[in-house]
Amino acid sequence: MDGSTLPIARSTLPEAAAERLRALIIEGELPPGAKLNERELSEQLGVSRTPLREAFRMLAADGLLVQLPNRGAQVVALSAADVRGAFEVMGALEGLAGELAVARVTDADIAGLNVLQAEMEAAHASRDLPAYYRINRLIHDRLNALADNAVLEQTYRTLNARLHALRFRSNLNPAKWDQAVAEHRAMIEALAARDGATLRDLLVGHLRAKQQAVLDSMENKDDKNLQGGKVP
Amino acid sequence: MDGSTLPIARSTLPEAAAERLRALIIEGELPPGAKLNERELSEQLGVSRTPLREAFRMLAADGLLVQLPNRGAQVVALSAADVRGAFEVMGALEGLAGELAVARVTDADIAGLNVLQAEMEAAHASRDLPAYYRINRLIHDRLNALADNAVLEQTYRTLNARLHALRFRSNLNPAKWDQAVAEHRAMIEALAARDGATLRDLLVGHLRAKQQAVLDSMENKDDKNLQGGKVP
DNA sequence: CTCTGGCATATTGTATACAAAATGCAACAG
DNA sequence: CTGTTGCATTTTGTATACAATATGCCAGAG
Repeated sequence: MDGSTLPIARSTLPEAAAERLRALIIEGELPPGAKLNERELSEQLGVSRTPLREAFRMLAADGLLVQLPNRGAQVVALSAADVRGAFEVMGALEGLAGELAVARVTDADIAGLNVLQAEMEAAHASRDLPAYYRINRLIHDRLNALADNAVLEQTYRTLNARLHALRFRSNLNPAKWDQAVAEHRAMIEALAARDGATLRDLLVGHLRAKQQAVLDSMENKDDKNLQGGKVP
Repeated sequence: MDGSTLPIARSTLPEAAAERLRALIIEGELPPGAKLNERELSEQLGVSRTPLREAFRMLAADGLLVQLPNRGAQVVALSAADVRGAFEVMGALEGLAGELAVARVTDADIAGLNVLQAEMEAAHASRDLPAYYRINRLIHDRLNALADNAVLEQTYRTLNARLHALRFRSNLNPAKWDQAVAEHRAMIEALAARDGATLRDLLVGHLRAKQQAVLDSMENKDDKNLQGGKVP
């Protein structure tokens, strides 16, 4: 069900093209709303239109593209309501991951998480934002892995990609940052105490804060990141 | 984001083929594990291989097919772990839908739901199982609609399709049926009381019961529905 | 008898050619 | 000047042809 089966995963052209396009979208090279010309793109990627169109179907299923019959594909432009909805679902998924993780976590896992937490606090202390993001992601990934649920993992990853396409370097002010780090510490404590309900509440709240930050940054900045970039 | 845009939705061949295949899978015409021969299928459906392959990509993204490079597509065969995981996620999604619905539900909505609940109890009293399933689905759909979250709706529908592919007419014994109807009544009461936490717990519990029923039926019956049907 | 190597066949992967639809522009009517 | 109609061009949709890979069988060695 996870798709990554034994056969070494030799990549086929549609998959490779989809991966490349995914990166272009997330990096903002292909901005929201951009129309994707099949011939042009296929020449740029060095593949024919056939595998490219299969890649389009995959990305459309992931919610990164929208396909209109006879009118081609374009990068999705998320509305504020879409962002709100996506974060709500992410919150529910992370909350579930927390509950499931509690049931399976070992002391060794907790030790490992504590190491990561220490690294995160170090990154926080030295104001190393990239490192913070990296470790933050590691922690959440590890929680999801503990949940041991392939469907959850897959759903989570897909949604995450969609939100990353927003490229929210949401201006993380010092107060919010402090709070986020503190919340992470509380999470690991709840996990160590095998307190699923508390962990779930923490994760949902954590997501809610991130959601608010992103929505705020959407409000403030001009809509360039969301609707713009028709790419003339 | 919902895909159903204004342009009347003229269907294109890949979409039509995907819809047809989806039906064939859910009806069990294409059993789990069945290998899908492109040429053969394209002749049966009356389309060429190109749109058919796009349909494959869509269904694979929905988790109904598995595609192995150079070795074609086959209908997914869910393991017990997959089913467990899918139900866990469904529970979290329904729980979220409940919480969101509480925030938006109107008295008129509740009145409508009470009508459905009455119909459901009537179907239950007269042991009309098809009607029960139909009304059951209507109630859950309406709850999801109240949540007003396109991402949630889309995620829910996809997962639901995957589980329906199991074709679980899970032997609903009288005791379980009684309990399910009672749970439904409690749900609507919680919704009327705007008690999100209770509604969520009820929905999660409801799903957990269904999960157990399906897992039990998987245990008992031979694996025909899950692994079988290589289609010689 | 079993295992290995290689060939014939079948099946999937990709490119290209053709068909159908949409888009943009220009000419014309009002 | 504005709006509309029709045509040329572009773009997407589909089918088909060709290439690459996998599959299955048979022969022969051990």
